[in-house]
Amino acid sequence: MIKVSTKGRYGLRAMLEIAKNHGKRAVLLKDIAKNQGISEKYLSHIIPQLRSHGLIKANRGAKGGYMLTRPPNKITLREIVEALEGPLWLVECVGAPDVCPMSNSCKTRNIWKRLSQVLLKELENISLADLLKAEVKDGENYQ
Amino acid sequence: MIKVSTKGRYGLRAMLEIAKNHGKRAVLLKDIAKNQGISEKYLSHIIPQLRSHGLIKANRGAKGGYMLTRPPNKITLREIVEALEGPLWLVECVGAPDVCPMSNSCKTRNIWKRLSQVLLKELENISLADLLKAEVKDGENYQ
DNA sequence: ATAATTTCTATAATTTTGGTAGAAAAAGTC
DNA sequence: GACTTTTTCTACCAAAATTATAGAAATTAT
Repeated sequence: MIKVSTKGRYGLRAMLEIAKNHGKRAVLLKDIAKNQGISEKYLSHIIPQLRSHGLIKANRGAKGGYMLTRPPNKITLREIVEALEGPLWLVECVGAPDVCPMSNSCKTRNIWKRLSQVLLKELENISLADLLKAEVKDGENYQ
Repeated sequence: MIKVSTKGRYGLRAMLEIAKNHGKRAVLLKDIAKNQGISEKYLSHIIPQLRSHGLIKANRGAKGGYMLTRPPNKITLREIVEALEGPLWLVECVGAPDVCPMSNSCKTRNIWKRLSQVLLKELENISLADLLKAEVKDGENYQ
C-alpha cells in the first residue's frame, strides 16, 4: 500500500522530542514514550536504530538518556527516515538492478526510480530544525 | 519499508502492454502474463482492478481481451497506481485526520502530507503515453 | 454445443508489522 | 560494593498483508 510504518512514524516523533531538548538535557526513553503515547517496550526497539545510524547518542544508567549528535539543522529527514525504514527506493530493482534481468530495458523501472529520487530530494531538503520550527496549520485538504 | 507491491508493479506493466496495442487489438491476459513473465493466475486478480477503476475495458469470451478506455495520453500514472495500491497518502492520518487525536497539532503529519503530495503531483504529470515513448537509458545510478 | 476468455470465491504459504517479556550491560549514587 | 536507573539485546509471538494457487462460474464468438 506504499505506507510509512510505525517504525518510521514513531522514530521521527522521537527525534523531534530529543531535538526539542537539544543543548539542554538528555531525554529519557520513558518520557518520549509518555509524551508521544507510544509503548515504552516498542520504542526501545526503534530508538537504538537511530543511534546505530549516528543520529543520536545514548547514555546508559542513572542520568542517562538520549541526545542529538549534531545540531538539528545538520540532520536531514532523509537520514532519519532511511535509518528507520531502510533505503528509500520504492522498488528493489532501483537500488539493486541485478534482482531483475529486465532492469536495463524496463520502462517502469525508470518511473519508480524517478519517483524514488523525488522523494529523496524532498526529504533531503528538510532538516530537523525546519520541522521543529514548523507552524502547524491544517490548511488545505489532501487531494 | 515504503515499497510498491507486486500489485502496483505488475499492474503498471500490464497497462503498458495493453497501451502498446491501443487502437490495434484487444490484449489477452495470457499474453500479458507471458510477455511480462508474471503468473497468469495472479495477474487475473490484478487486472480486474484496473477495469473496475475505469482504466481498461474487458471483453470476455472468444476474441476477448483488454483495451484502454481512453488514449494513453489521457491516462495518468496517478490513476493507475491509485487503482492498484489505493490512496497514495503515506500515512493514514493524512487522508483521514480522525484516526489520530493529535492530527491537527502534529508536526510530523505535515511532513508526511507534503511528501504524499509531492509523490502525487509527480505521478499526475506522467501519462501512459509518456511512459510508452520513454527512452530507457540506465544512466546515473541511484543515490 | 463448444471453445475461448474473463471473473469470482476460496484457500494457503510466506513475509512483514507491531508488538511483549525478560535479562544483560553500563553508569551514576549512596 | 551494593543499588538504582537506564539503555540494549535476545527471544518470542500474534495479527495483518503480501503473494500467490485452484477451481468453478460467467460471458461471448463461432
